[in-house]
Amino acid sequence: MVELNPHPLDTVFHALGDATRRHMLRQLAGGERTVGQLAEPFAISLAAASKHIKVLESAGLIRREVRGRTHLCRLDPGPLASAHEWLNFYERFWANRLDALERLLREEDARKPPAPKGDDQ
Amino acid sequence: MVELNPHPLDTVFHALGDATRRHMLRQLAGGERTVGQLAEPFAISLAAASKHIKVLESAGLIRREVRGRTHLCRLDPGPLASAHEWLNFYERFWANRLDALERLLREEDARKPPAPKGDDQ
DNA sequence: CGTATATTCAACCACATGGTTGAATTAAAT
DNA sequence: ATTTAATTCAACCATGTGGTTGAATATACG
Repeated sequence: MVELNPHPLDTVFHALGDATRRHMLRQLAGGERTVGQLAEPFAISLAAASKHIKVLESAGLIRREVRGRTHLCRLDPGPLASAHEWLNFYERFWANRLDALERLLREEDARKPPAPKGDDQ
Repeated sequence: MVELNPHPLDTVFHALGDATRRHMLRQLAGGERTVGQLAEPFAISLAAASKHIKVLESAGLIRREVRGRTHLCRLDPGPLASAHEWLNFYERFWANRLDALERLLREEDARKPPAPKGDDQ
């Protein structure tokens, strides 16, 4: 689709929909990184990494400071907060589910001592 | 990229990266909806809507119950919880920022009545 | 039965995406 | 002034995406 005025969340979620870019964000959670440093863990060309970084940048997820011949990137958490906020709306759904499980377990617990390890996802 | 074994978050975030699909999820937050009902608000063909729904479905975000000739869709919040969880890791960044702002404001407040507008971001 | 309804399927199209390579740009180092 | 290093640019390619249309597939209705 030729989306003239894409919703910010479009670009943010799209940027997050790629493992390479999510990994880069994790790196940036540890502090500033150069393009080369961000590219280093991946078996892709620098040009490809540069494109990923541009995607993150135009989603507003990172800022770039050109410092001499290297580009310093740092995380901008704002859009992540927006995405988190958006998802927050649905919290009641999984919260409900967990509440129900919790209630169930509490009942079980009051009845008989050891409950088997429950797991989901 | 030909991604053989894509990370679940890839498909989830990708599914969320489209306003039409996010809108459909919001509809489903109100309860079960048929394919036709989900498609109705949009100026796209039923086939296109059907594809969107399939994207949501294969991201695990919705379940489908074929009931006669209509397909009933309902929200599955699990993957949303995963995405939320993933974003949660970064919470400290925007939380820190807010904490810092808050601290700053409190200090300013205690010192002199009207503070000049500080801005960042 | 025949017809209307709900949905998918298949083929197609324009454009986006993620990758490549090689050349260009810019700045630091010798 | 040359060379080396960090990064982008441009062109290209294969595949994915979101849309269309028209036919196919079920299922309900009279």
